[in-house]
Amino acid sequence: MDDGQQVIEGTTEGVARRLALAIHEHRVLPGAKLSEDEVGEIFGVSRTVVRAALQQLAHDQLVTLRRNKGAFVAQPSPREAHEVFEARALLEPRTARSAAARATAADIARLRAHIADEHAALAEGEPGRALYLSGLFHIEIARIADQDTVAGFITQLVSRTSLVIALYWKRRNALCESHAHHALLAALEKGDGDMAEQVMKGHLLDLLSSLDLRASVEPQVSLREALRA
Amino acid sequence: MDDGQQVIEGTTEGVARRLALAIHEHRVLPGAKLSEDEVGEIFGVSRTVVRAALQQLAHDQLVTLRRNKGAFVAQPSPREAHEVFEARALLEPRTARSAAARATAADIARLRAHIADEHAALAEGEPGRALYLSGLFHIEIARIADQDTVAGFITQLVSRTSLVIALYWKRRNALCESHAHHALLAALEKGDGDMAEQVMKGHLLDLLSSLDLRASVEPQVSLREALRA
DNA sequence: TACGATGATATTGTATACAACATGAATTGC
DNA sequence: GCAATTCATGTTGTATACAATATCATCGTA
Repeated sequence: MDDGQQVIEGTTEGVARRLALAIHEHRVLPGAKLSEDEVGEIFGVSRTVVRAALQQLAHDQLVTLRRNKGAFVAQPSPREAHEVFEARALLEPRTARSAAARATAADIARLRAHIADEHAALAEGEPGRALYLSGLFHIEIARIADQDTVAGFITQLVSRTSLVIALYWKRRNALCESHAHHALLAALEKGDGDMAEQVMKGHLLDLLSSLDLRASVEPQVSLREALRA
Repeated sequence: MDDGQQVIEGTTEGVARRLALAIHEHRVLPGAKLSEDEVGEIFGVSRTVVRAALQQLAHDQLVTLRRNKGAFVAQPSPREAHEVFEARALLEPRTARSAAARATAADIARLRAHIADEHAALAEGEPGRALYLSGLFHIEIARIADQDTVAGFITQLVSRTSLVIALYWKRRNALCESHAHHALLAALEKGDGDMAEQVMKGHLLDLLSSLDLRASVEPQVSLREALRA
């Protein structure tokens, strides 16, 4: 009756998911080495499953595999950062338009809950988690648009955006919660496709303009500490 | 001095590449079982590397992994087939426009060579290879547009399109080589972005309309035979 | 002291061994 | 004869062992 959709911990998917979450929440930063032995010991699995998880993340360009060197959290170049936003600009405005035409009351409720969670995380001093939830908001919109393929692409792009923000975020202090998500919610609730498309377009441009594309790589605390969650 | 970009055969990438090529050229058809032992024996590598290659292909949705059952060449549903074309319609016309603004003489020459190869393959009775080259044409345009991220997405979509064609192609006899690629080449050579975008849009619609989305799965010849190349 | 060579250590790349599961055939009971 | 169960076989899931490569410290020499 439970559809068996639950994820078994301790398997490849589980490790990949936990690593990805840690990266999304900026607990492990771009450039960090992900040693197979170390990760395996932390999660209590063998190198075999760790390797599979790392290859999966590498395919999403969250980590970079260097032959005979190992896996590292990816460090998108300024150019790659630009490309990510150009791809998002290509996909997300039109997707938001579709979502506006399809959103049900349940969808709106779920989006509202996302925004609430995001605020709560910020209030509790967990900016990493807030950022992660902010990304989920975009993915949820793609899901509402009922286009799994495009939603998959957007998921990848949101992930990489998290890396870009870790590297190039300019004004760290404030404005993390723009009003854009509220505006998107309003557009979707009204079923206003034009508005949804425009708001999304502007939102992405705002995000891009809040970056400073001169690299700033930071040091890294211990992996074991970061992967506790 | 050679940049080390060459691909070592007998490694994960090599196996993945050869399997992908066989799928693209319709030598192995949707639904075919890809047994780890069998593939490993054919390519002379252990299950370890075969598994890695299969996971890579699974991430591109060229194969489907069923837990404890194994890997099978993916069989996109009619709905997934639609989604692939919708995603392509979202990405490729605008990408073609960008390509038109950037194409150099060398780019044009390369595209022309692609078309020639495609014709040659058709003339030599290798429709599978012609189809593969036809896909490369689209990927090459994305590459000219100088957007690696989007080009990666398009590569995935072209791959899946090959599966869709294997399953749902209506008129098998003729028209494989439409004039669309010539028209695209002309638009790019003139640097006419509007025309490139329009032609690409129409080309994709033509492709979609040439499908019959009532499934027709066919049997499969021996793997060993198909993977000789 | 600076530079290069050499060897020890550690990590990844690959193959293999064992365990868990699925599949299908043979057998037994009705 | 038919159905259900059991067991034999084969395939995948995971862990481990070994080989190849990179890294880094030590030593020697100019």
